[in-house]
Order: sequence, then structure tokens, then C-alpha cells
Amino acid sequence: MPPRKKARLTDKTASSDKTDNGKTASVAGKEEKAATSVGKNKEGSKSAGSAEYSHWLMKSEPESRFENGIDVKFGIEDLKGLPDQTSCWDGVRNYQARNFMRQMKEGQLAFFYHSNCKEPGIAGIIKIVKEAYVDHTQFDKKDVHFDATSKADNPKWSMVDVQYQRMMKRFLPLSELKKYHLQHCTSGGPLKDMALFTRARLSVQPLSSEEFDFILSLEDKEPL
DNA sequence: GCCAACGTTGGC
DNA sequence: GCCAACGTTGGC
Repeated sequence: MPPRKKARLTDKTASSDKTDNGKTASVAGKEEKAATSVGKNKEGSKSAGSAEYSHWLMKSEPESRFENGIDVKFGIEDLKGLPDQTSCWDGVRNYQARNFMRQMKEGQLAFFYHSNCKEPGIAGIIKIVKEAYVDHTQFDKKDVHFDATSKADNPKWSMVDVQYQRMMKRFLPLSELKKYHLQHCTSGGPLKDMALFTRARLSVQPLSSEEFDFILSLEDKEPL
């Protein structure tokens, strides 16, 4: 569901980010707890703070769909076609998804997932090129994702910038990932806890390195 | 277009 | 703080 984009990048207003994160953290305290406990189990839950993930999956809709007369279509081909093949990932309006975006670090990789379409699945790989900053669309009355409850002095929503890296060598359909997931639920394989299946509707989700690597390995296999 | 899953809201 | 009603996501 997330973004509908217009290649709008890095503005100077982004300098207020850190303070924003600090302030809103207390506002959204409950949700943060939920999200961190969710993201706890896998890699590096060593430090008392948040679990450290370094790989992600981000959903977007590659087919036209109109929300208040605005087309929310944004597939990987759209990202690829933008200047510098880079875009902000605006429009996320779910606290868990937002909190995961706030954990993202520059240089980390994410799968670009096509949702709500003929063939849902993983289409390619993107890279986080700018860490979380204020999502300006929450203040824009014309925007599909305008949020009247968010105040300029304490913004609720964040976004990151992502850059196209490459297409998958072959498209990895949801149906195939699901087969592995089910298989792994009995066999104990790497996809048994994959958020795509255990956390319905979450549009930005973490992957363990094992999950990420396993999915990458599917590129060179025959479709299941 | 249906509807299951699940997050959010608001009354109490 | 509980929980029913409601809204959204997203596969099918």
C-alpha cells in the first residue's frame, strides 16, 4: 500500500530528523514496544535496545489503483525510471512499519515486493540511501496519506529514501515463497518465521540474514 | 469483488 | 484497560 511517489528527494528540511525521532518516540511508545518485541527473536537481540536487523522487505503496488482520485501505483519499474533511480518511501501509516523504517541504516538492502496485483511477489532489490526523516506528505491536505492528527512540531510519520539496485534474476512469486514457508514450518528451514506470512499486512518488515540469503538463493533455482 | 486478518478507535 | 465496531490490507 505505501507509497505514491514523485521523485522528491532530500530537502534541507530533513535536518530536523533526529529531534523528530526522539520526540515522537515517546508519543508512539506503545507501538514501539510492540514492534521491537516483534523484531526480537532473530539476529543480534544482544543489547537491551532494539533488535538489529539489516535486511528488509518493502511492499508497494505495481498496478494502478485510485485512492481519492489519486493513482497509488508504484512498482519497481517506476522506481527504476526516476532520476538517480531513487525515491522517498512516503505514505507509510502504520506504527510498526514506521518503526522498522526508523531502524534502517544507510546502505542496507531490501526486497521490493509487489502487492495487491496479478502476481504478488519479490521483484527486485533496493538499497536504503537515506535514513528516516519526516514524511512531508502527512501535512499535505491534497495527499492521499494526509494525516490531520499529525502536528508540524511533532510529526508522526517518517520515511526513508531508497535506490533501485537490480531486478531479481527471476521474479519470486508469493506462491513459491509460501510453499517454502509451509515446508520450512515442518522441516525447520529458514523461511518458517518469515514476516510476510507471520505478520499479515505489515508493509515494511525485517528479514534475518538467513531469510534474505535463502531467498536470494532461489534466484538460481527452478521455480518450485 | 469477496472476505479473513488484524490494527485502530472510542465508549464504558 | 477492555473490547466491540470499524477500517484497511492484500491474497484469492
